[in-house]
Amino acid sequence: MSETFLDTLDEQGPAPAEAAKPAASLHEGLLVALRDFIVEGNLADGARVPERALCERFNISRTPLREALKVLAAEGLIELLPNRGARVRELSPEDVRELFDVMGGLEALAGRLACERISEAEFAEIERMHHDMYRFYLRRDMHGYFHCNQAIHQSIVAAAGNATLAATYASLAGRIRRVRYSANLAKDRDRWGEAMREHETILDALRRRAGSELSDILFLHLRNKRKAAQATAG
Amino acid sequence: MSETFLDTLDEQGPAPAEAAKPAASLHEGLLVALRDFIVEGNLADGARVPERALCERFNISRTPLREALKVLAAEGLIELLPNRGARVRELSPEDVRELFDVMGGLEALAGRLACERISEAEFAEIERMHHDMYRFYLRRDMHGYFHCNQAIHQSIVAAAGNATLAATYASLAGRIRRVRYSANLAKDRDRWGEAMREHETILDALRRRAGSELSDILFLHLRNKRKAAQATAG
DNA sequence: GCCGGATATTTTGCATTCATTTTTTGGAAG
DNA sequence: CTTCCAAAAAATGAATGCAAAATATCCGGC
Repeated sequence: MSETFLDTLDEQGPAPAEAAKPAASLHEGLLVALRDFIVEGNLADGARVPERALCERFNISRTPLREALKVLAAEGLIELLPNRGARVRELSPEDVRELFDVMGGLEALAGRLACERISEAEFAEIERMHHDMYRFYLRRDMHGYFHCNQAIHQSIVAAAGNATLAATYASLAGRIRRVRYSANLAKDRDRWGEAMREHETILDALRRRAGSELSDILFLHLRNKRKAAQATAG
Repeated sequence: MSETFLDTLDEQGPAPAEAAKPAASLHEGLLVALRDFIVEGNLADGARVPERALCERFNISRTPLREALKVLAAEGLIELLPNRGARVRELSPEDVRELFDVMGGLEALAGRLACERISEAEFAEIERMHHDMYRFYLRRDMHGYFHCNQAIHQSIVAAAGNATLAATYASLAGRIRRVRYSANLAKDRDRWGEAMREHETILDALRRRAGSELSDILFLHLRNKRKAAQATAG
């Protein structure tokens, strides 16, 4: 039974927001599907990316697949070895350090820009999420906390009103998603409390539209997140 | 009939230059060559990217060319219209605004990281370039000043010691290179003096390894650059 | 002379094919 | 049993082929 590419997409299950919009072209759709396929960990770190198998999986020929692989390589998600195919890129501790810092820089920028243009409604929404997150924190609900945390950071980036920033941020987020740092707070209760306090200051600075201050706080917040991740994972 | 790309291509002279350029792989070499070809303005803004002509120009078939086009589209240098081919992406004022701000955010990050790890020798080198630039400023040597200016900003990014940051920065710089020169100080002597003074404060903050402060200064420096560019180009 | 529609040409997107290169397999020597 | 080397098999990188879509050209009507 041959399954079509679109059927395969449907099988992916509950995917984030962008799954709802139909793919403008085959290439674009394949790119998204393949990126998700890799980011979600369907291939082991450093594993060879099997062209043949993926062609069958997505019911396409090698040409569009290889086009997508080149793009993913340019994004840094995989690496292409001449005549030796594509491999899922392994993130060294150095890579993780770099990614965290750049993410921190971009969030710092997002905070600064958000202070310039965020509306009261947008701020109220973030404030609401913050309170939700606090409740998760009090209940020691790690999963709910983490979800809220992600949503808040994402909302700050969105509030910056800069599509280029959002795209760059999303690309780096995809690269680092394979590193499971979400569970790290469980092993470090002190860090969890500290992170919660940092979020209080984030909200406060955003309320006061203190761009420069928020920029500093966000960078240091990410820096501390990195340190916690390195301490537990490294 | 509108201007033909072939005319533009013919003006370039003999093609073999790219073929002679040594490259690890055909794809990688072609990608670099094609990116330069577009960034250097060999194709008009919004112009169609002629697959067939470029294949002849670079002596390759359509397959590797199209792979390169997909990558350049992902980088934001061109845009792909379904069934209508690739076009050189035109930068709207909004795009330019976004790019300047993200560049500012990345430079702010670079300054902060540079303060953490720059060596005395690296700082001395930047200081030397700064003094060179000041001499160009005094002599009203726009070209020399601009070159030095670029080198200083590039050195700060390099001193950050973050390859991911450097790659992201380079990608955005390529996208904006077409309009970067329109931020011409020649039409705005006041801005030139202001920029020079800002560079003094940049060097001062870097000397004191004042990361947070330097971060602010660099972002605002880019923000002012953006305003100057918008004032002269808009 | 200008416009609208049908046809011819070009272009695009993808599949397939072909030449190399790499990897695996098989077996003989030590 | 291990090691080395040669042949087979598979994978990669790039060229070509082909159907569909878009663009250009031509021609009749107003």
